[in-house]
Amino acid sequence: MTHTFEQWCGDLEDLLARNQQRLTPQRRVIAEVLFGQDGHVNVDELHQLVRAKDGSVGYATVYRTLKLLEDHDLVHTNTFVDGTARYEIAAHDDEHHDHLVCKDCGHITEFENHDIERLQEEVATKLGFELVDHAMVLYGRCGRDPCPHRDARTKRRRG
Amino acid sequence: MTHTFEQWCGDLEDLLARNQQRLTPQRRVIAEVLFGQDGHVNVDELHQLVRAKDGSVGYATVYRTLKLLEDHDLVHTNTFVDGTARYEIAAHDDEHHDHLVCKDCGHITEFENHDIERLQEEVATKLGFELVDHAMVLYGRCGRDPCPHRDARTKRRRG
DNA sequence: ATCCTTGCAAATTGTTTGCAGCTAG
DNA sequence: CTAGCTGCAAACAATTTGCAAGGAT
Repeated sequence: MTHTFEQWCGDLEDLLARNQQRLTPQRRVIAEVLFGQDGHVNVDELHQLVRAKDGSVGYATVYRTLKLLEDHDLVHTNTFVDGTARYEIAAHDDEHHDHLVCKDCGHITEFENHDIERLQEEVATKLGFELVDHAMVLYGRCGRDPCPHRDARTKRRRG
Repeated sequence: MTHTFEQWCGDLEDLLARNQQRLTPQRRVIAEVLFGQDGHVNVDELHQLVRAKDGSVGYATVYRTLKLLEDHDLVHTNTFVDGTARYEIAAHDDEHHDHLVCKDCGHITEFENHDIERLQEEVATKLGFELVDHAMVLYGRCGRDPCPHRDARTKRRRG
Protein backbone atom coordinates (compact mmCIF):
# COMPACT_ATOMS: atom_id res chain seq x y z
CA MET A 1 0.00 0.00 0.00
CA THR A 2 1.11 3.52 -0.58
CA HIS A 3 -0.05 5.21 2.60
CA THR A 4 0.73 4.64 6.23
CA PHE A 5 -2.09 5.04 8.64
CA GLU A 6 -0.73 8.35 9.87
CA GLN A 7 -0.55 9.81 6.38
CA TRP A 8 -4.01 8.60 5.62
CA CYS A 9 -5.26 9.97 8.90
CA GLY A 10 -3.80 13.36 8.19
CA ASP A 11 -5.61 13.44 4.88
CA LEU A 12 -8.79 12.50 6.65
CA GLU A 13 -8.36 15.24 9.19
CA ASP A 14 -7.86 17.84 6.49
CA LEU A 15 -10.83 16.57 4.62
CA LEU A 16 -13.02 16.79 7.68
CA ALA A 17 -11.71 20.19 8.67
CA ARG A 18 -12.73 21.50 5.30
CA ASN A 19 -16.29 20.63 6.26
CA GLN A 20 -16.11 21.93 9.81
CA GLN A 21 -15.93 18.37 10.99
CA ARG A 22 -13.52 16.89 13.49
CA LEU A 23 -11.34 13.86 13.77
CA THR A 24 -12.49 12.80 17.22
CA PRO A 25 -10.79 10.06 19.23
CA GLN A 26 -13.67 7.74 18.46
CA ARG A 27 -13.40 8.29 14.74
CA ARG A 28 -9.69 7.84 14.90
CA VAL A 29 -9.94 4.51 16.67
CA ILE A 30 -12.56 3.27 14.27
CA ALA A 31 -10.47 4.32 11.30
CA GLU A 32 -7.41 2.75 12.85
CA VAL A 33 -9.06 -0.58 13.38
CA LEU A 34 -10.51 -0.51 9.92
CA PHE A 35 -7.14 0.34 8.49
CA GLY A 36 -5.43 -2.43 10.38
CA GLN A 37 -8.02 -5.00 9.39
CA ASP A 38 -7.76 -7.08 6.29
CA GLY A 39 -11.10 -5.63 5.35
CA HIS A 40 -14.53 -7.22 5.11
CA VAL A 41 -15.47 -6.68 8.72
CA ASN A 42 -19.10 -6.13 9.53
CA VAL A 43 -20.33 -3.58 12.02
CA ASP A 44 -20.52 -6.05 14.84
CA GLU A 45 -16.96 -7.22 14.46
CA LEU A 46 -15.73 -3.71 13.97
CA HIS A 47 -17.55 -2.50 17.04
CA GLN A 48 -16.02 -5.23 19.14
CA LEU A 49 -12.53 -4.55 17.89
CA VAL A 50 -13.01 -0.87 18.52
CA ARG A 51 -14.27 -1.42 22.03
CA ALA A 52 -11.17 -3.44 22.76
CA LYS A 53 -9.23 -0.23 22.26
CA ASP A 54 -11.77 2.18 23.65
CA GLY A 55 -14.54 0.61 25.66
CA SER A 56 -16.79 3.61 25.51
CA VAL A 57 -17.46 3.81 21.78
CA GLY A 58 -21.09 3.20 20.99
CA TYR A 59 -22.69 1.23 18.23
CA ALA A 60 -24.28 4.26 16.67
CA THR A 61 -20.96 6.03 16.44
CA VAL A 62 -19.53 3.15 14.50
CA TYR A 63 -22.39 3.37 12.06
CA ARG A 64 -22.14 7.12 11.83
CA THR A 65 -18.40 7.04 11.32
CA LEU A 66 -18.67 4.42 8.63
CA LYS A 67 -21.21 6.51 6.82
CA LEU A 68 -18.98 9.53 7.21
CA LEU A 69 -15.98 7.72 5.78
CA GLU A 70 -18.06 6.28 3.02
CA ASP A 71 -19.38 9.69 2.08
CA HIS A 72 -15.81 10.81 1.67
CA ASP A 73 -15.02 7.70 -0.37
CA LEU A 74 -12.52 6.51 2.18
CA VAL A 75 -14.37 3.34 2.94
CA HIS A 76 -16.04 0.91 0.63
CA THR A 77 -19.11 -1.10 1.52
CA ASN A 78 -19.79 -4.55 0.23
CA THR A 79 -22.80 -6.69 0.84
CA PHE A 80 -21.65 -10.13 -0.05
CA VAL A 81 -23.79 -13.00 0.94
CA ASP A 82 -25.87 -12.38 4.02
CA GLY A 83 -27.72 -9.10 4.21
CA THR A 84 -25.10 -7.53 6.41
CA ALA A 85 -22.71 -4.92 5.12
CA ARG A 86 -18.96 -5.37 5.28
CA TYR A 87 -16.45 -2.59 5.14
CA GLU A 88 -12.93 -1.99 3.97
CA ILE A 89 -10.65 0.98 3.48
CA ALA A 90 -11.08 2.21 -0.06
CA ALA A 91 -8.23 1.84 -2.48
CA HIS A 92 -5.72 4.59 -1.85
CA ASP A 93 -4.57 5.03 -5.40
CA ASP A 94 -6.34 3.98 -8.55
CA GLU A 95 -6.11 0.30 -7.80
CA HIS A 96 -9.36 -1.54 -7.45
CA HIS A 97 -10.13 -5.09 -6.55
CA ASP A 98 -13.14 -7.33 -6.63
CA HIS A 99 -14.09 -10.36 -4.60
CA LEU A 100 -14.59 -14.06 -4.93
CA VAL A 101 -16.58 -15.63 -2.14
CA CYS A 102 -16.30 -19.32 -1.30
CA LYS A 103 -19.77 -20.83 -1.23
CA ASP A 104 -18.61 -23.45 1.23
CA CYS A 105 -16.99 -21.40 3.94
CA GLY A 106 -17.56 -17.77 3.08
CA HIS A 107 -13.87 -17.07 2.67
CA ILE A 108 -13.25 -13.95 0.63
CA THR A 109 -10.50 -13.80 -1.94
CA GLU A 110 -9.60 -10.54 -3.60
CA PHE A 111 -8.49 -10.18 -7.16
CA GLU A 112 -7.84 -7.57 -9.80
CA ASN A 113 -8.65 -7.96 -13.45
CA HIS A 114 -8.08 -5.07 -15.76
CA ASP A 115 -9.53 -6.84 -18.77
CA ILE A 116 -12.86 -7.15 -17.04
CA GLU A 117 -12.73 -3.53 -15.95
CA ARG A 118 -12.01 -2.42 -19.48
CA LEU A 119 -14.95 -4.42 -20.78
CA GLN A 120 -17.20 -2.92 -18.14
CA GLU A 121 -16.22 0.55 -19.31
CA GLU A 122 -16.90 -0.54 -22.83
CA VAL A 123 -20.33 -1.89 -21.98
CA ALA A 124 -21.35 1.25 -20.15
CA THR A 125 -20.11 3.50 -22.94
CA LYS A 126 -21.92 1.48 -25.53
CA LEU A 127 -25.13 1.89 -23.54
CA GLY A 128 -24.61 5.62 -23.30
CA PHE A 129 -23.38 5.85 -19.74
CA GLU A 130 -20.31 7.05 -18.02
CA LEU A 131 -19.28 4.28 -15.69
CA VAL A 132 -18.89 5.65 -12.18
CA ASP A 133 -18.72 2.49 -10.14
CA HIS A 134 -19.34 -1.20 -10.18
CA ALA A 135 -19.94 -4.08 -7.86
CA MET A 136 -18.83 -7.54 -8.79
CA VAL A 137 -18.77 -10.64 -6.67
CA LEU A 138 -17.97 -14.09 -7.94
CA TYR A 139 -19.25 -17.08 -6.01
CA GLY A 140 -17.23 -20.24 -6.24
CA ARG A 141 -16.43 -23.59 -4.79
CA CYS A 142 -12.96 -24.96 -4.45
CA GLY A 143 -14.25 -28.51 -4.74
CA ARG A 144 -11.79 -29.88 -2.21
CA ASP A 145 -13.04 -31.56 0.93
CA PRO A 146 -12.43 -30.33 3.50
CA CYS A 147 -12.53 -26.85 2.07
CA PRO A 148 -9.03 -25.44 2.62
CA HIS A 149 -10.48 -22.08 3.48
CA ARG A 150 -12.55 -23.40 6.29
CA ASP A 151 -11.79 -21.49 9.46
CA ALA A 152 -9.36 -19.34 7.53
CA ARG A 153 -9.93 -15.71 8.26
CA THR A 154 -10.10 -13.29 5.42
CA LYS A 155 -6.56 -12.58 4.34
CA ARG A 156 -5.70 -9.60 2.28
CA ARG A 157 -2.91 -9.84 -0.23
CA ARG A 158 -1.32 -6.44 -0.22
CA GLY A 159 1.83 -4.74 -1.44
CA MET B 1 -38.27 -15.62 -24.50
CA THR B 2 -38.71 -19.27 -25.08
CA HIS B 3 -41.55 -20.07 -22.71
CA THR B 4 -45.07 -18.78 -22.40
CA PHE B 5 -46.40 -18.31 -18.93
CA GLU B 6 -48.57 -21.38 -19.22
CA GLN B 7 -45.67 -23.58 -20.18
CA TRP B 8 -43.57 -22.15 -17.44
CA CYS B 9 -46.38 -22.59 -14.97
CA GLY B 10 -46.81 -26.21 -15.94
CA ASP B 11 -43.16 -26.83 -15.29
CA LEU B 12 -43.51 -25.13 -11.95
CA GLU B 13 -46.49 -27.24 -11.03
CA ASP B 14 -44.63 -30.43 -11.85
CA LEU B 15 -41.64 -29.27 -9.92
CA LEU B 16 -43.75 -28.52 -6.89
CA ALA B 17 -45.70 -31.76 -7.17
CA ARG B 18 -42.47 -33.66 -7.01
CA ASN B 19 -42.00 -32.19 -3.56
CA GLN B 20 -45.58 -32.64 -2.39
CA GLN B 21 -46.10 -28.93 -2.84
CA ARG B 22 -48.97 -27.23 -4.58
CA LEU B 23 -49.44 -24.50 -7.08
CA THR B 24 -52.03 -22.58 -5.12
CA PRO B 25 -54.02 -19.68 -6.57
CA GLN B 26 -51.90 -17.25 -4.59
CA ARG B 27 -48.66 -18.66 -5.89
CA ARG B 28 -50.02 -18.66 -9.38
CA VAL B 29 -51.01 -15.01 -9.21
CA ILE B 30 -47.66 -14.03 -7.77
CA ALA B 31 -45.81 -15.96 -10.44
CA GLU B 32 -48.06 -14.48 -13.09
CA VAL B 33 -47.41 -10.93 -12.02
CA LEU B 34 -43.72 -11.60 -11.77
CA PHE B 35 -43.71 -13.17 -15.17
CA GLY B 36 -45.59 -10.29 -16.73
CA GLN B 37 -43.37 -7.70 -15.10
CA ASP B 38 -40.26 -6.41 -16.72
CA GLY B 39 -38.43 -7.58 -13.65
CA HIS B 40 -36.76 -5.71 -10.84
CA VAL B 41 -39.85 -5.31 -8.71
CA ASN B 42 -39.41 -5.20 -4.99
CA VAL B 43 -41.70 -6.95 -2.57
CA ASP B 44 -43.82 -3.91 -1.97
CA GLU B 45 -44.51 -3.30 -5.63
CA LEU B 46 -45.08 -6.96 -6.25
CA HIS B 47 -47.49 -7.22 -3.36
CA GLN B 48 -49.49 -4.28 -4.66
CA LEU B 49 -49.66 -5.67 -8.16
CA VAL B 50 -50.71 -9.02 -6.81
CA ARG B 51 -53.40 -7.52 -4.65
CA ALA B 52 -54.82 -5.79 -7.69
CA LYS B 53 -55.58 -9.25 -9.03
CA ASP B 54 -56.40 -10.94 -5.76
CA GLY B 55 -57.02 -8.62 -2.87
CA SER B 56 -56.61 -11.28 -0.24
CA VAL B 57 -52.99 -12.24 -0.77
CA GLY B 58 -50.89 -11.40 2.25
CA TYR B 59 -47.45 -9.93 2.49
CA ALA B 60 -45.98 -13.03 4.05
CA THR B 61 -47.22 -15.18 1.23
CA VAL B 62 -45.42 -13.00 -1.26
CA TYR B 63 -42.21 -13.43 0.67
CA ARG B 64 -42.72 -17.13 1.08
CA THR B 65 -43.53 -17.63 -2.56
CA LEU B 66 -40.51 -15.66 -3.65
CA LYS B 67 -38.32 -17.78 -1.47
CA LEU B 68 -39.97 -20.88 -2.85
CA LEU B 69 -39.37 -19.82 -6.43
CA GLU B 70 -35.86 -18.80 -5.63
CA ASP B 71 -35.10 -22.13 -4.04
CA HIS B 72 -36.15 -23.73 -7.28
CA ASP B 73 -34.00 -21.29 -9.25
CA LEU B 74 -37.02 -19.88 -11.00
CA VAL B 75 -36.56 -16.42 -9.64
CA HIS B 76 -33.44 -14.36 -9.27
CA THR B 77 -32.86 -11.84 -6.52
CA ASN B 78 -30.87 -8.68 -6.96
CA THR B 79 -30.05 -6.12 -4.35
CA PHE B 80 -29.08 -3.13 -6.39
CA VAL B 81 -28.80 0.11 -4.60
CA ASP B 82 -30.96 0.43 -1.53
CA GLY B 83 -31.08 -2.48 0.86
CA THR B 84 -34.27 -3.81 -0.66
CA ALA B 85 -34.31 -6.92 -2.77
CA ARG B 86 -35.66 -6.90 -6.29
CA TYR B 87 -36.87 -9.93 -8.13
CA GLU B 88 -37.12 -11.21 -11.65
CA ILE B 89 -37.95 -14.46 -13.36
CA ALA B 90 -34.74 -16.39 -13.83
CA ALA B 91 -33.40 -16.89 -17.31
CA HIS B 92 -35.33 -19.68 -18.95
CA ASP B 93 -32.50 -21.06 -21.02
CA ASP B 94 -28.80 -20.54 -20.56
CA GLU B 95 -28.94 -16.83 -21.19
CA HIS B 96 -27.82 -14.59 -18.42
CA HIS B 97 -27.81 -10.86 -18.11
CA ASP B 98 -26.36 -8.28 -15.78
CA HIS B 99 -27.47 -4.81 -14.86
CA LEU B 100 -26.43 -1.22 -15.25
CA VAL B 101 -28.09 1.16 -12.84
CA CYS B 102 -28.41 4.86 -13.55
CA LYS B 103 -27.03 6.82 -10.60
CA ASP B 104 -29.33 9.71 -11.42
CA CYS B 105 -32.71 8.06 -11.64
CA GLY B 106 -32.24 4.44 -10.68
CA HIS B 107 -33.26 3.21 -14.10
CA ILE B 108 -32.06 -0.34 -14.70
CA THR B 109 -30.67 -1.40 -18.05
CA GLU B 110 -29.92 -5.02 -18.76
CA PHE B 111 -27.07 -6.28 -20.84
CA GLU B 112 -25.25 -9.44 -21.75
CA ASN B 113 -21.54 -9.73 -22.24
CA HIS B 114 -20.02 -13.09 -22.88
CA ASP B 115 -16.47 -11.80 -22.86
CA ILE B 116 -16.86 -10.67 -19.28
CA GLU B 117 -18.42 -13.95 -18.31
CA ARG B 118 -15.58 -15.85 -19.89
CA LEU B 119 -13.06 -13.76 -18.00
CA GLN B 120 -14.92 -14.35 -14.77
CA GLU B 121 -14.66 -18.09 -15.32
CA GLU B 122 -11.00 -17.64 -16.03
CA VAL B 123 -10.40 -15.67 -12.86
CA ALA B 124 -12.18 -18.19 -10.70
CA THR B 125 -10.35 -21.09 -12.27
CA LYS B 126 -7.02 -19.40 -11.83
CA LEU B 127 -7.79 -18.91 -8.16
CA GLY B 128 -8.71 -22.55 -7.76
CA PHE B 129 -12.47 -22.27 -7.71
CA GLU B 130 -15.31 -23.53 -9.77
CA LEU B 131 -17.46 -20.52 -10.56
CA VAL B 132 -21.01 -21.21 -9.50
CA ASP B 133 -22.55 -17.78 -9.67
CA HIS B 134 -21.79 -14.12 -9.88
CA ALA B 135 -23.32 -10.76 -9.18
CA MET B 136 -22.33 -7.76 -11.22
CA VAL B 137 -23.88 -4.33 -11.24
CA LEU B 138 -22.48 -1.35 -13.08
CA TYR B 139 -23.38 2.11 -11.88
CA GLY B 140 -23.40 4.86 -14.46
CA ARG B 141 -24.52 8.29 -15.39
CA CYS B 142 -25.83 9.21 -18.78
CA GLY B 143 -24.58 12.78 -18.40
CA ARG B 144 -27.56 14.32 -20.10
CA ASP B 145 -29.75 16.78 -18.27
CA PRO B 146 -32.52 16.03 -17.78
CA CYS B 147 -31.70 12.38 -17.43
CA PRO B 148 -33.67 10.68 -20.22
CA HIS B 149 -34.46 7.79 -17.91
CA ARG B 150 -36.08 9.95 -15.34
CA ASP B 151 -39.56 8.69 -14.61
CA ALA B 152 -39.04 5.89 -17.04
CA ARG B 153 -40.07 2.61 -15.56
CA THR B 154 -37.74 -0.30 -15.86
CA LYS B 155 -38.12 -1.66 -19.35
CA ARG B 156 -37.05 -5.10 -20.23
CA ARG B 157 -35.82 -5.86 -23.67
CA ARG B 158 -37.32 -9.20 -24.42
CA GLY B 159 -37.71 -11.45 -27.45
C1' DA C 1 -21.57 30.75 23.11
C1' DT C 2 -21.77 27.91 19.16
C1' DC C 3 -21.99 23.81 16.89
C1' DC C 4 -20.07 19.29 16.09
C1' DT C 5 -20.20 14.82 18.35
C1' DT C 6 -21.38 11.28 21.40
C1' DG C 7 -23.93 7.37 23.88
C1' DC C 8 -28.09 5.68 24.87
C1' DA C 9 -32.53 4.17 23.89
C1' DA C 10 -36.31 4.32 21.01
C1' DA C 11 -37.85 4.14 16.30
C1' DT C 12 -37.77 2.39 11.55
C1' DT C 13 -37.33 -0.77 7.88
C1' DG C 14 -37.07 -5.11 5.52
C1' DT C 15 -37.87 -9.79 6.36
C1' DT C 16 -39.11 -14.04 9.00
C1' DT C 17 -41.87 -16.86 11.99
C1' DG C 18 -45.68 -18.86 15.16
C1' DC C 19 -50.08 -20.07 15.03
C1' DA C 20 -54.98 -21.16 14.25
C1' DG C 21 -57.88 -21.79 10.47
C1' DC C 22 -58.45 -23.39 5.63
C1' DT C 23 -58.00 -26.48 1.67
C1' DA C 24 -56.72 -30.15 -1.42
C1' DG C 25 -55.97 -34.86 -1.89
C1' DC D 1 -57.85 -37.13 8.24
C1' DT D 2 -53.33 -35.53 7.04
C1' DA D 3 -50.47 -32.59 4.90
C1' DG D 4 -49.39 -28.26 2.90
C1' DC D 5 -50.73 -23.39 2.67
C1' DT D 6 -52.60 -18.93 4.14
C1' DG D 7 -53.27 -14.37 6.59
C1' DC D 8 -52.41 -12.02 10.49
C1' DA D 9 -49.73 -10.24 13.99
C1' DA D 10 -45.81 -10.59 16.58
C1' DA D 11 -40.85 -11.27 16.39
C1' DC D 12 -36.36 -10.22 14.48
C1' DA D 13 -32.18 -8.10 12.80
C1' DA D 14 -29.78 -4.39 10.75
C1' DT D 15 -29.61 0.31 10.66
C1' DT D 16 -31.17 5.11 11.75
C1' DT D 17 -32.60 8.84 14.55
C1' DG D 18 -34.01 12.04 18.65
C1' DC D 19 -32.15 13.91 22.40
C1' DA D 20 -29.65 15.66 26.29
C1' DA D 21 -24.95 15.94 27.66
C1' DG D 22 -19.90 16.61 26.48
C1' DG D 23 -16.11 18.93 24.13
C1' DA D 24 -13.61 21.81 20.84
C1' DT D 25 -12.97 26.31 18.85
